[in-house]
Amino acid sequence: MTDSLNQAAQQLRQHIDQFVTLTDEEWHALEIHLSIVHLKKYQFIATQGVVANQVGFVLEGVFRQFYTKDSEERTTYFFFDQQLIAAYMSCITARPSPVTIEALSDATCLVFPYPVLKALFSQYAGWQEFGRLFAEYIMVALEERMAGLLMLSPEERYLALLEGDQRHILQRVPQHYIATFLGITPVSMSRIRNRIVPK
Amino acid sequence: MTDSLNQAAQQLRQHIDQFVTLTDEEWHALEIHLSIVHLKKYQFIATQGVVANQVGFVLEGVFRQFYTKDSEERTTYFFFDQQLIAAYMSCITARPSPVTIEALSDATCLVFPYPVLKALFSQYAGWQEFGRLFAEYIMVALEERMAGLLMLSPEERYLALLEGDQRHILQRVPQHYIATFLGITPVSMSRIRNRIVPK
DNA sequence: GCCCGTTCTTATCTTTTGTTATCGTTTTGG
DNA sequence: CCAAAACGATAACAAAAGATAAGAACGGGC
Repeated sequence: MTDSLNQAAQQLRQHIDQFVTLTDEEWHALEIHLSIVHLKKYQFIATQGVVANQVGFVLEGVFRQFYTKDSEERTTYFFFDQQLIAAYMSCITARPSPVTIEALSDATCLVFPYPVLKALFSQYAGWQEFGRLFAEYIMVALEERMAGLLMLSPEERYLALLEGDQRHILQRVPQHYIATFLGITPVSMSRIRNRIVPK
Repeated sequence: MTDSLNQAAQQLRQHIDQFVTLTDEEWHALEIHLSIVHLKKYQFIATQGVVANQVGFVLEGVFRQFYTKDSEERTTYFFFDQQLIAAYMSCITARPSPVTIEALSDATCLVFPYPVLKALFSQYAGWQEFGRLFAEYIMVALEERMAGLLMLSPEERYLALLEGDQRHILQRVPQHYIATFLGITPVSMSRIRNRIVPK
């Protein structure tokens, strides 16, 4: 195993430790399946219509996850450094992914096959617990996202983004992606920005 | 244990079997904590601002889960017979619930404390797996709900409800609750209905 | 049977967003 | 270094939704 792979693996282990403490044996069972992937800007790491079977961990770069409908794209999520990244719903259900995940910059990821993780779920108690906690983590994030879309006006959603934990998104991705993330058009978001800071 | 409690427990076990097959020992560990609760129309089974610590299973009745903001209510979910029901996000995070769950009819539920379930997660492999699969199940439902809010217009959301798996909702709950479930006002929904079936 | 609250529709008016197009500015790739 | 693409602001118009109010239909309780 190369040094850079080994170092990246340690970063992933630290990330997973935030959910659950694994034994060395449990960790090793995953570690042997890790590899590194380099992506160029605009490359996909998961594609709409294709069953996803890879889970990644972002070492460097920015990604967006989006739905496509009538050649229109709506961003559902952004991924940054030190985050797990996957079309997780497709992995779990084994159905074609409704979303595409695209690199917004040149990027590097640590990746492993989802079937490996699934096998670990039934073989190791630590991994089974990780599976629960990770799903619960995504669940909470999705519920908050849904509540925002249901409860807040477009303007309130923009303000919430300005002031929330995810403020950093604004500095790192083009605004028209953020507009579709908020469920509005880029034109409408430009108006909202103007309305908020009237010169 | 009374007959009716015992019969209800069997219904719950069948429901849980759809996720994972439990051993008799695993099942018994939960069964001893079950009890039955009767609710009148408009009673709450979880309340906004209060940390939820009960999980229920609907034996009979209809429920709605909603957020409140500025005395306006937005419905996020409906629950019917033979469904698990909980302010699950509050249980998991141990934070005050952002949602209220209200009976829309007189209702009967089987209930047990969430801390019991949490303890079972670490004591039994079968329950830990159930915890993962249940969280994944909610995750998939939430993702589909979010995608609908982000991708579809109000009219498309109404049509999707008309034609989708959840068609039965329309027959069982007042329309103004459905309107807020779709993220629109009752007036707007009435217009949409008129637009779709023009006389 | 009658009253009253709930539910739904309809009408009017206002506000917001979507659509389309144009125009600078910035970034990117050859 | 230049040409092309991407990005963001703005304007003008159309379409849709929100706010408010009034009225019809329905049901339950007395």
